[in-house]
Amino acid sequence: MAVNDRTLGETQERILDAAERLFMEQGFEGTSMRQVTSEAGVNLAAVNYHFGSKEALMQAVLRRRTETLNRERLRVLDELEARAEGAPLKVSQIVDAFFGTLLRMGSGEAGGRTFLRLLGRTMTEPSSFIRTFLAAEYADVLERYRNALFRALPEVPRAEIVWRFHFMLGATSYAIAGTDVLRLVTDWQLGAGEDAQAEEFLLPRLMSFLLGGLRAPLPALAGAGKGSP
Amino acid sequence: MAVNDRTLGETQERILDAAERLFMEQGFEGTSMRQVTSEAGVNLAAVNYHFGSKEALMQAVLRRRTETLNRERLRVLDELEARAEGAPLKVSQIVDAFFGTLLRMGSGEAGGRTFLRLLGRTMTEPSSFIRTFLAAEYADVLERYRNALFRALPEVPRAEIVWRFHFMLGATSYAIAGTDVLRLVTDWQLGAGEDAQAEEFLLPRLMSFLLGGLRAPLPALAGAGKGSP
DNA sequence: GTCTATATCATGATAGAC
DNA sequence: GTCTATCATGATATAGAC
Repeated sequence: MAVNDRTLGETQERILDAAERLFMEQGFEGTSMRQVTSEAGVNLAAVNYHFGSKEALMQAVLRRRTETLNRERLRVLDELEARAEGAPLKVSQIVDAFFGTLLRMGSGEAGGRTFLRLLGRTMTEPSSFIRTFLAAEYADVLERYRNALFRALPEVPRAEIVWRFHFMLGATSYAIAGTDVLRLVTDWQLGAGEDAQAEEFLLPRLMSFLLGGLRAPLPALAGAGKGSP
Repeated sequence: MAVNDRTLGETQERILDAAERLFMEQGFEGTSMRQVTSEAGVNLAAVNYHFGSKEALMQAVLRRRTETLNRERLRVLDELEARAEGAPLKVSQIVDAFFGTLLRMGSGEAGGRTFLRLLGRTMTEPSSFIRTFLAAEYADVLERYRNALFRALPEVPRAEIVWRFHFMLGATSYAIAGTDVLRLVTDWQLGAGEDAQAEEFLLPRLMSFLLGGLRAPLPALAGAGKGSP
């Protein structure tokens, strides 16, 4: 039968693709199972059958891509460290391995751009189960990259590095979310014909910005007892 | 009567306060009118009576604070420019006037922290009516600050300044949203007893990062014909 | 495994008494 | 202005036929 002419798991993939796009466009709470199944061309009951619940569907949507992404991030870091033979890495290498690998997903695999937008928006999703899930998915990778930065910047207090990692994450999330208010304001052209989320335009600019922020002079903190003599 | 013993507009304010908190915690789509009215201690019908709809309520919540915020931003910029007597401002002055004024809201008026978090999360809300509304609310202020930055950085291509404004907005939004995944990962302490959203800890660090990013060397763009001789 | 049909409940909004 | 009662709709989830 034509309707049943699907390979094993194709229904799941159709659901995941539809959910990824809809969750990105409308958010988790703003998307109904009816929309997902109708967009995927499958029956309403299919989501609960294959994934169990709407929350579990969201987790499956995120996991499908973050597993690949974070595996690649670890692989690149492994490779860099192997080549450095024990010497600390350059910060630019580390930042590119973490954020560059992320952005290059957008121009790589099919649906990568949709996922990047979803991820950017998901970072500030209120639903706590989503952020808890993401934190668990990211734990290993963040630990490794944090330590690489600690080694690359031994003169910077570790707490300051964590703060700046946090800021880099924010700038990047917002950039890939594609929700920027600036573009809605008349006349704020980024450049002739440039797509603000296309990796080729975004990546070099974001990298400069992130590295500039990461290497900025430390703030003069009122009452902090860490001043140099 | 005790129940009716309210000044004019108090019901509206109670609704706005409750909605601000709930929209922040659960998002727009994730919050029901029943939750809002129950939290505010008013009748279910009160929202529609006073504001017209759920969407209009969200706009009222945002407008109440952004009007004050943006008026203050314009006032500070006016003052800086008056004192500069025609000379370009320093970038650090401009960045502090825009982002510092925002962050100081968090430790100023009551409910300021809640609003900051809401605003940070709202920047990546999928609902387009929210972002369209915000863009309109911000149009004047953004125009003024953009031009101030153009004057302060005449040697930097204007498109690059817009890109970096965009990145600064992202880093700041994420920082005030208070949804950071890093804190959910074991052992990522920012510093002893530091609250990542408290203005006193966040502001100096964010300012250093933003200024470092804004002043970073320009990216080497493949094929861009703007190279210096 | 996939479908139809439906159970059960929550939602935004409104009408009309007071 | 505030209340109760209610509408129409759409939500997630499940039971059971095929």
